[in-house]
Amino acid sequence: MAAHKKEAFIQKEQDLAAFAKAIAHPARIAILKVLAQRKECICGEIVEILPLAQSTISQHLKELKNAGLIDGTIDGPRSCYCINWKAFEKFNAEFSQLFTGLKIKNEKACC
Amino acid sequence: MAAHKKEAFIQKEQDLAAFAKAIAHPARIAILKVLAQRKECICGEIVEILPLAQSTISQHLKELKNAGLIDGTIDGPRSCYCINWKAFEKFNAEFSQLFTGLKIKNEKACC
DNA sequence: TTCCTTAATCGTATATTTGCGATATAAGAT
DNA sequence: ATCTTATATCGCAAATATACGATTAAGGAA
Repeated sequence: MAAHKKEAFIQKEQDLAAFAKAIAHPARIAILKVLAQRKECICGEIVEILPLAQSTISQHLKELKNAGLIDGTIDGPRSCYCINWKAFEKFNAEFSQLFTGLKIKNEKACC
Repeated sequence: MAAHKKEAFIQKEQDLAAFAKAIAHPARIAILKVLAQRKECICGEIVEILPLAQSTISQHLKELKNAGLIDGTIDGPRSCYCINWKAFEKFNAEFSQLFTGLKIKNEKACC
């Protein structure tokens, strides 16, 4: 009767999961790559590059923004998105830290 | 009328997205942490630790296994899971490589 | 063999995600 | 003011994900 029992887990796990969710789609990864490759922020160029409808791209951008992975300024009819590198590195660090730290303890796996 | 337009994206993006999806749930992160902390592989201990039903845990374990993040040997009534560190590092590397390499080019963001 | 224990799988309900077309919005051009 | 262009948002349909209880399967103990 319920999906979504997330409240039962600690904040750090929820945050990391939310971040992973944000990049858990090829389209969003592709969008991030496009954003990363341009010196200037783009907007509807993504629509031309990816095989998705404009509304779909807009939705993915919204999710990336909600996750804090990208920043965006809406400037009338023309918006401007770009990667929030700080947030990205924060999660990247948290991600490695979570498991790499544990790895040292038991290098030997049993199965 | 279709979710799931994944085929349109390149393999690397799909793989990374699949990996992210596997860890995009607090329960699965928690499971991975439990597995990482034990020297010995466990099985139903996870059920006691996490506030989820046995069938739900089993399902999450299956997903982690499908994603290649954990190995498991079913040994009659008693199964044995443990983290596949190799796969984990492979994705960790791929993940950093995908964006960190690009970051150098344009440190300055525009928004 | 019959229990017992452990874990996978099935069936089901609900929630969320994904994607699209259509519509709304908002700034600039004419 | 009207047209154009670029984006966001709405409404909907289909697909997935999440969770649970019930059932199945399979080895060990009695």
